Amino acid sequence: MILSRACEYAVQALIYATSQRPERFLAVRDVALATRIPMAYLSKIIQRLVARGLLSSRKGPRGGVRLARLAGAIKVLDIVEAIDGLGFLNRCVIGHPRCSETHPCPLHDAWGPLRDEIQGLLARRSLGDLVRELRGRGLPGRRS
Amino acid sequence: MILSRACEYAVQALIYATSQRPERFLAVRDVALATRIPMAYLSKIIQRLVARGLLSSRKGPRGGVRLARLAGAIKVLDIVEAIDGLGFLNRCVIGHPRCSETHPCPLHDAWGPLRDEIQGLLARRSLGDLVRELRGRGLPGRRS
DNA sequence: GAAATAACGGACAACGGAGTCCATTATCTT
DNA sequence: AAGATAATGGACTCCGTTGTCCGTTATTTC
Repeated sequence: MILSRACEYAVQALIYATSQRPERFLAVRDVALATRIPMAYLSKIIQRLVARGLLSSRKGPRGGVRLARLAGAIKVLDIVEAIDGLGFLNRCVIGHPRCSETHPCPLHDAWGPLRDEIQGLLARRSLGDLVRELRGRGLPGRRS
Repeated sequence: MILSRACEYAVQALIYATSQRPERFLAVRDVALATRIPMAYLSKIIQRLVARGLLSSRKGPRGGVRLARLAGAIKVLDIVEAIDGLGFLNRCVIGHPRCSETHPCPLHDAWGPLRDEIQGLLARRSLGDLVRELRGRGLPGRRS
């Protein structure tokens, strides 16, 4: 598993938040119901997204959470960084403790470009892109 | 982390076994010392590699483990399959429960080729390749 | 101001991966 | 045959992730 389950949940929840009118505050409970993510756990994850500045929140009736920035300004990599951190992009594939550019493991050279592609993909795609992809499924002219 | 720690250990241990004279039986204890992997844990991992037919073992004095096939016939993907299974190659990146070709998640199309590249890399490289890479470092004519 | 609402935050339970310990079994050496 | 050696397999601990529960705090509505 490349991303933690919590991180997968975060992406799913943020996609849902983006797909609704981003102006409005959504109750965590509603996000949990819509995405079928365990509500109390999602609550923790969302707390973290709020702390990291991806979501803003409001307490009390008619409160909830909403995107803190425009959907186009939140990259998938931002979400991953907020939940999992970016360590998995630097870590040696076979866990060799001394793996580096000067002391590469036997998979290092072949893995490097792949790792860069993964990072690039996550860094390019924004929440806005993902929701547009969801809506425009099957239409010509998509980027990938 | 893309591979489990146990799987990383397995690759490291098998690389070491390949780098020694593959005819001889190596004591798990020696492999653990050379690779700095916790010995009792490595013992469990190696048991699994024996059960899966990647290593063969012999008990008693002068016993130990050695490659069950030629180093060129053991692909990195075989090791991953033996320890972690191949589930991570099928699993949706963002954990969407209904993600498939007909019901793709918004990252599905972009992720597919990347997943294939990862699988391809692991399926192409054998233990023999890795050890050759280790030995021939810096020489011209390497493949990657 | 009171009641309802919804995020916040801490404590805890459940689960699996990582790692240890030890008794057993098979094999080699003398 | 006896003792030493090394893998095998079971039970166990430790810890981070996943997930739950509940009281507190802030805010809105009436």
